[in-house]
Amino acid sequence: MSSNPTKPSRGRPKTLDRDHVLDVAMEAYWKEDIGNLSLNEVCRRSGVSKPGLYREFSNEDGLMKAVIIRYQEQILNPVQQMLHSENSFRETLDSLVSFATSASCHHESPMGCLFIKMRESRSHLGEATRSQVDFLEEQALTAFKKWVERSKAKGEFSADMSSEFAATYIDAQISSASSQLARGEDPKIVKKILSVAFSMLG
Amino acid sequence: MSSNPTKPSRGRPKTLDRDHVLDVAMEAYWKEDIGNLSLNEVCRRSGVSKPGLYREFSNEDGLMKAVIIRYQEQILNPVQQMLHSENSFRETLDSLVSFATSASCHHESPMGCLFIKMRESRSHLGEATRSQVDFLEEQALTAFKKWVERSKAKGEFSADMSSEFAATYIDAQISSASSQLARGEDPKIVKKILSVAFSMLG
DNA sequence: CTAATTAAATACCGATTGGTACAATAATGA
DNA sequence: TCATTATTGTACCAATCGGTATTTAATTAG
Repeated sequence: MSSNPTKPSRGRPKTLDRDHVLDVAMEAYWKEDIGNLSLNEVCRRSGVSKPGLYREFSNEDGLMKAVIIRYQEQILNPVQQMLHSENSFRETLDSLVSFATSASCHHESPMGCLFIKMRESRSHLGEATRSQVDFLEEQALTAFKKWVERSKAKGEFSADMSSEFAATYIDAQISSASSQLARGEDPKIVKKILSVAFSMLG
Repeated sequence: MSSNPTKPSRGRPKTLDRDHVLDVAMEAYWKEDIGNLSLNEVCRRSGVSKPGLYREFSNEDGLMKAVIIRYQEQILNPVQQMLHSENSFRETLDSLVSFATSASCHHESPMGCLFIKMRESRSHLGEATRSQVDFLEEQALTAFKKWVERSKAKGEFSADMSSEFAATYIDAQISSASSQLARGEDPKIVKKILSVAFSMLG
């Protein structure tokens, strides 16, 4: 609002690169065990002192919440967009499956979804992160449900189940696939499993 | 071999109750986060001193391996027995689903499968426990595969897929259900998801 | 009774954790 | 120039971790 154009700041100029820290932390939480990655380790890897990190994110909970919000913006929102395309249910479903079982663009190996990983390690999250994850879950289920409802209206969804349950079912299968990928299973097999699990929907 | 009938023991009599410690540890690992449950905590809860626990199990890895072996004997083996019944594929599958989604006999709430939980927290396991888990996984996949093969021979398995893949698929769905239960989801919904996921098999 | 043997628990070890007190540093405004 | 303001990093805190050295207690063999 006031500090963007020039530099009306007063004290010692800030050198801490918030985005860099978030990049490092996101990749770390994504690829490794969330409950086993310490703040100290994040500091080491991002080259930031511990008090610096605490000044920026308050505490571990604050850092993780910032990470999951960043993940939402960078990864989850584009997926949600997919659900609003004009394609048929089957086409969209195939896109979803392909996205879920392929390595994401900028990372070498497939490793599942950070959001789903956090949901699975709920006990390691702080309060703020946990409620953010809950919010995302609600959002995802709603998006799936509306997608199914629209597909039903178009006559493209033939399975005899409520849109609510269909959303739960799709979410469960995608989550399972994410876990398998994170565990190191062959993406082709994971994709095949998803195909079979979704074979009766359209 | 030699110490069973009477007491040919020499030194101070042992008071440590191995079975009690294993009961406490199994329930704890089962219900709570594996990577967050310390040896100290197991000692506290079982009323055993730390050196006592180390004398009995060598180290944390030894304790966890003893726990998973106990779990295999008490829980997993009976399930494997189910796969060798004379019932039809559908009947056996229903039994499997019911077992997987119901609370186990002696515990209040459903909480999934300890073996699957350990498989998911692979990074927290020691070497011995990890290889025991690997062995159990191999055993489970083989059992599923042979079950499918026998069912195919009886003409009760109609889906067009290899027995190998069918085993993988069944394992993935059961694992997913276990995770959902452990996360606290409604067993009825989890069961419904399994039913849908298995609807095309028989 | 004594020596040998075995298991018991207290009290410690170094490492690591999440989190902070504090003094040094670098900028601005007067 | 000099106080004010804001950010820095070192060096620390208590708690906990997995694991162990050591002493004491309880038993049997001779």
